[in-house]
Amino acid sequence: MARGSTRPTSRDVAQAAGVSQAAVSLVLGDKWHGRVSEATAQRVREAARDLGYRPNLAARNLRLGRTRTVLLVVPALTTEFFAGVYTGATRVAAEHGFGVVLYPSPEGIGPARDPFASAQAALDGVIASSMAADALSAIRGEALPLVMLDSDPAGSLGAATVNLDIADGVRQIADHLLSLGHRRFLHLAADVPSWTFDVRARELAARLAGVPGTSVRTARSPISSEGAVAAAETALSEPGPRPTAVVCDDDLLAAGTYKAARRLGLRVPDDLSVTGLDDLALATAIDPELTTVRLDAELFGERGMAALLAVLEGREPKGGDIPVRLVVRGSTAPPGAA
Amino acid sequence: MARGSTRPTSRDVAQAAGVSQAAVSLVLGDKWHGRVSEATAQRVREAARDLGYRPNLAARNLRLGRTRTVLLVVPALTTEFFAGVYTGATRVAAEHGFGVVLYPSPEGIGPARDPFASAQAALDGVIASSMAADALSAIRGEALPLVMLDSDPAGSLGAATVNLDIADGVRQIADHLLSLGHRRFLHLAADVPSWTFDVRARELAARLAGVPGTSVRTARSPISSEGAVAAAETALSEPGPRPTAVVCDDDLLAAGTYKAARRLGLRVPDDLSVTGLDDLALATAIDPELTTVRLDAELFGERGMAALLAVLEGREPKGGDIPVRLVVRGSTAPPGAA
DNA sequence: CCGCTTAGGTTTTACGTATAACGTCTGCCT
DNA sequence: AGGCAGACGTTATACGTAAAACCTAAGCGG
Repeated sequence: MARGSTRPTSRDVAQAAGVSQAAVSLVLGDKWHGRVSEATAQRVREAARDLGYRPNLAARNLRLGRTRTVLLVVPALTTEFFAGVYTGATRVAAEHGFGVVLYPSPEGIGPARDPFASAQAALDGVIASSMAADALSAIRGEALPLVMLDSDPAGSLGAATVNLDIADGVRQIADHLLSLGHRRFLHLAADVPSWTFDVRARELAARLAGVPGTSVRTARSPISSEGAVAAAETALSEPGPRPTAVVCDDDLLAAGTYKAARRLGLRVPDDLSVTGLDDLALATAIDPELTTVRLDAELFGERGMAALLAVLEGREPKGGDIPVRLVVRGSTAPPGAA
Repeated sequence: MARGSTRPTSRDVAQAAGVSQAAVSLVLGDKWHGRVSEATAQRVREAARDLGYRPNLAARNLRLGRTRTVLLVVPALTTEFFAGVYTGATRVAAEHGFGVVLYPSPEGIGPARDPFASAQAALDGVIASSMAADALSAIRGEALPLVMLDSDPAGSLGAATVNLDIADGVRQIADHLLSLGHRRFLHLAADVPSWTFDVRARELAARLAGVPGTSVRTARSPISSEGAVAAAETALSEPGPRPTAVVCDDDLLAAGTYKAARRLGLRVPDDLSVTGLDDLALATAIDPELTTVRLDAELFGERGMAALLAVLEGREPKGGDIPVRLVVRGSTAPPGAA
């Protein structure tokens, strides 16, 4: 009191407790055992509480040369999936006394050349979702510890990678549809250059290549429900025998496919089976509920953060892809079930 | 070069350019006009570029006593809506050289008593979405400039508020349904104590109170599609004349209501009109597309950040609620249209 | 009684930056 | 000639913290 406006510093606490600033730092930093008496420590803690003392983080960060803050670079936040990744990453970070700053990469903020200009915070490390090579090298130029999510392990310039086992998810989808009897497929692919989508195309092709009598057409769509409607409607209207199953790169595209099917008078799943990938809330909101692959976004974020913490502590990050699981719902059925 | 691992400081730049550290700070801080010659400034800039100099944010923050970082407290990130708010807030912040740190409030991270422990960054201000009073007072205790989103102006302890004109949105919904001829309503309300939901209930009741022959039942549901299914199914199965229109507190609840209607053999909109609130991507993904009120989440975030910047600069934040707009789609029709 | 250890602190320093305060030199006016 | 005003810098300092280095007195073994 009598101090008024400005926040109390450790020196104020020291004065109030009748000790030196160093003693305050020791006590509050829990490094006082054997260096300060229990009674004095108690006085310091009380003074700190009474004054409402909060350490100045800028000063601490400067002194320590680290910030316990990491940057999470995501393609765009406007998706349930990355919200989950963020939530998971934050949970693990908090357990280790770290904070997470978000940087929505490409569209959000202007040209977005520089994540580090926008993130005012000083950083200890970076977690980046599958991103373009130039943006990646910009980050590497910063010489910060880096973990890549959902990225080509071979193309990550030596950074640690944490991936979902998307390839296995696509295999599960393919096997499910094949076992239902489908042979003519449409692959509704995301029109985004990204390793995570390349994997889908590659694995689907590889799986079907082993089965005689199968065929797969590919249509490309921007990642939005509206874009998918147009792409799917066009692709399903092409001459020749119509595909009986549409494998979509994610749930949003699947929702668009539903709408295209309605416009063409096709019923899901009787005339057309549809699969997604993500298992968003959307998947159970549409009718029929969507057969899709459940990606555990939060676990993904947790594992990513755990890997970064490992790198920061000089440990070896835990390897292995994160398993995914096919969820069969009402949007898939044998062809011509009607 | 020859320096090796550690990042270059302004002193290194100074040495490379043959000037004092102060000169470097002046030039790079763009405060050199009339104090440093153009030629010297050029040398400094080149040296900085060659060394790949980046100012140490922690040191700058300490020196300046501010961080150009603000905290955005949201109820939970796992929603498209708050992702939009964040995007808008970040856009405006970036224009003013500010960064935004996110704090997902209640469930995400343990008990989450203390936003400021988790957000490692030192902060200049806070934007908080409608939140409980105790959490609010914890923030106020921090004595940081504060802007509240979607909160009771009277109960915000004097903090500036920025609100969507939800009341007007509810009026538009009510008028739309009344003009279609509906008289028996079900209000599917979010089971969350929050001013923003109170407004919905109050305004709906007020609107219908003026029209003779109307009745409204209320059912409560957690904010999730699954929870809404159960709540809506129960409410629609109650004895007595069935409501012809369901007014839902948000789009997620509306999606649940669709599903409940299907289970009960009711068709939307022929047997039952349904309205939402938010206009999420979901609204156009479900069939029929949802009549709802479009909330411009990004604009909301922009206005919130603009208000906080105003407070930080000692200006008066711009007042006035943000207008919302009814979007009529296929989920509403006159009662008994079948 | 000397010297060593230990408890219980204090003094000092460094982190990297921004800026106030202080110099110097040249040119120019009166 | 004296002085004064730029132009062009430099020197010094402070921000608040953590921790290394230092100090002092008491206890104690030999």
